[in-house]
Amino acid sequence: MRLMMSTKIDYKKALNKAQLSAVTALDGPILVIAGAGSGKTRTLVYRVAWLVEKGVLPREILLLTFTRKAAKEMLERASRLTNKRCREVSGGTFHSLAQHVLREEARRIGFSPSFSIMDRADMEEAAHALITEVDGEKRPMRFPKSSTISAVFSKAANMEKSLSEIMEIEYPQFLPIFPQMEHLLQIYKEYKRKNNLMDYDDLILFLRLLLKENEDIRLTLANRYRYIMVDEYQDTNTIQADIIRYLGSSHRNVMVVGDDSQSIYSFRGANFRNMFEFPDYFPEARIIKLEENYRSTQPILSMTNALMDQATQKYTKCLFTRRSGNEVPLAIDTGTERDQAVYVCRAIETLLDEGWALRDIAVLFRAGYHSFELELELARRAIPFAKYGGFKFMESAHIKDLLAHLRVIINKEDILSWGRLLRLIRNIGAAKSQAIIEWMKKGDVLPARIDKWPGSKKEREGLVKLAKLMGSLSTANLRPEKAVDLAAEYYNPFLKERFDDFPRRQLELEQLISMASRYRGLRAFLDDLSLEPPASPVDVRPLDREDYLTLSTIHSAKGLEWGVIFIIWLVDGRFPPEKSFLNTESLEEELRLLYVGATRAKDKLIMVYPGQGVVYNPEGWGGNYRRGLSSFIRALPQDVIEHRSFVSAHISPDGAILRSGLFTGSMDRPAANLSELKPGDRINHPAFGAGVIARFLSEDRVEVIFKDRGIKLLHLGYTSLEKV
DNA sequence: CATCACGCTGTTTTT
DNA sequence: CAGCGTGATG
Repeated sequence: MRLMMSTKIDYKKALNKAQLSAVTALDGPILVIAGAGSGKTRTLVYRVAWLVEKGVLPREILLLTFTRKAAKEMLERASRLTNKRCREVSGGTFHSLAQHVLREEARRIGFSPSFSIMDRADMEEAAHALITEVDGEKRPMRFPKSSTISAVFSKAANMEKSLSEIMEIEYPQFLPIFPQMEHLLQIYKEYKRKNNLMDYDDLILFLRLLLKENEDIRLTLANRYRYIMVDEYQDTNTIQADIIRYLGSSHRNVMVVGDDSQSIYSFRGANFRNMFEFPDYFPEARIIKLEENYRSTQPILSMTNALMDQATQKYTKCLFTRRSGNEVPLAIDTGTERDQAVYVCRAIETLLDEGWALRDIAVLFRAGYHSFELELELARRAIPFAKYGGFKFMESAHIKDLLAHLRVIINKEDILSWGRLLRLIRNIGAAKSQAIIEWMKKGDVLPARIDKWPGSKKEREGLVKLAKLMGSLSTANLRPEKAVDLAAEYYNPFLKERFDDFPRRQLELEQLISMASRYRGLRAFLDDLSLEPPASPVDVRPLDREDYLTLSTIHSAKGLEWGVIFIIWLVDGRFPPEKSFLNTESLEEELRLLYVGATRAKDKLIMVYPGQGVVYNPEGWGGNYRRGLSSFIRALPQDVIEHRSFVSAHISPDGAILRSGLFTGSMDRPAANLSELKPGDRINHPAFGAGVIARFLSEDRVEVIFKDRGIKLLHLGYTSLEKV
């Protein structure tokens, strides 16, 4: 017989005073202002455990988090703490909640419950296709890129502002075509409705609409979820705040947790002031502050506190810790991006010598492509790593291609997917695919009968195969695993034709099959894929080792921690200074971003930035010209940070060496492979990247030839020159 | 439909 | 520079 044992938790021992009061408060609204590393997750986990021990049914608790992975991990922890039933807690993102509710109630807003969810790429594709339908044959200027268009639309939706407001403030360059943009937005909305499609923004907008207009839905949900908890509340926007208000309006058992300093999603309408408006909706709310930090050493916290002092819109919270430590965070000026990569690699090798493991170390950055140079250097030195953030697995072309075949089975009206899969076939492009779709719609042709298309013989050739696939996919109760397998078999020839790197992509399709095997229905599988990026690092090269370094965007690293954090800080210097996006307007958010990155560190924090950059073409656009411009790193007080420089060499356009061989700190190692090179060897010049012809002359002289201008540079001091 | 030459433009982060 | 859109050609 199995013993039903619920562990007695000693809450008083496990939690500090502030945490305890948040955990044990039973009814009523609570606002928890929790600094980085102050045990925010711990508090939520213990609260779930507490509620369950008090007899609240797990499924009556709703835990809204920023990613579904975060929810899952928290519930797992709560289960281990007290009782396995904590796994039954309803947890997820606002978008996944919205999706669930809308699958039940879509008819009330004129959608069919089988609507498809559009991701960013779908949105762009739709916008692109609809441009041709916009009024006026002679447009005053060319249209913005479809990625820009969807960004404008999404921003307007998330910030709840009119298109004109958004365009006036953020995209004034496109104001001449404002009427056309507005028309396009209108067509886009009609298009979604007609084709039973919802984008991410629609999901939460429609959920709010349902709640606003239907008292019965409000009541049903309030009954279903009697205790509501929201994590990362500083990153919610007004739409999400409204949803919370509706969900909690009757029972008022709402606990929101957040940190204003960590608000880094303003681009999608998040506003940290949301947190301070919570008491406006719930006037009886208790406010609890968590200020003791359990993660970082004091020197790291002193730096992050100083960092937030620079923010003009700061709040009163000040973090302290009992973890002492004498290592002051380092700020390393490496001159160039190339040296930045070399520095980080050498520093990591030194750390490994000192006994750190790769799994204790992470390198964080603002944008996915900022780590490209570093990735090359890591690969050269055979340091294994996994990368998170940036480009999405789900957004890669081959995955979308394959899934399109499954989507049309679920939602026959999903003309985006129809277009996508038809265009794969030879001799069918944009025009013909639309014609085929029209024909199918008019004659109500079943997917499996698509081979009856009255076109040329050539076209039908491809369609016959497609019809066969559609026939087998339409089999009732086909398991998702089998469906992906069938589609992959059909898609394989296209894959090989379209992509040079098809072996890697083939592997990823196999991963998709195994992901599908965890689902019983195709619908559930597809919904989950749209709303929950795969948890494993599928978008990186396969790892053959357990121990590896983490590379991550700061956005994807939220809520995580490592012993040692490197932050590489780049500003894309290709743009003239007035267009550089590190301007005063965005400085506030950049500060918060650095704060989030820095507070992930437990023991060591190293910020690395290429201070001067390599300027070889000061006028016009330069190829590999990037500049670190971290005025706020330089402006930090002397005692909270230690500045060093790590610079191999600086050269002027005429080839003169300005500075060289200035190595500081203990990370230095002797030059590696110079002896392997003979004078005259063609090499990849490390400062200018691949594609620039360079010739090795001697140990301290390298000749660089630029294709157009024929400028030659002499160079000295680099340690890894590669023969080509 | 597929391909090529030419001209223009240039902000990242995620559900 | 590079990636994209546009318009012209096979």
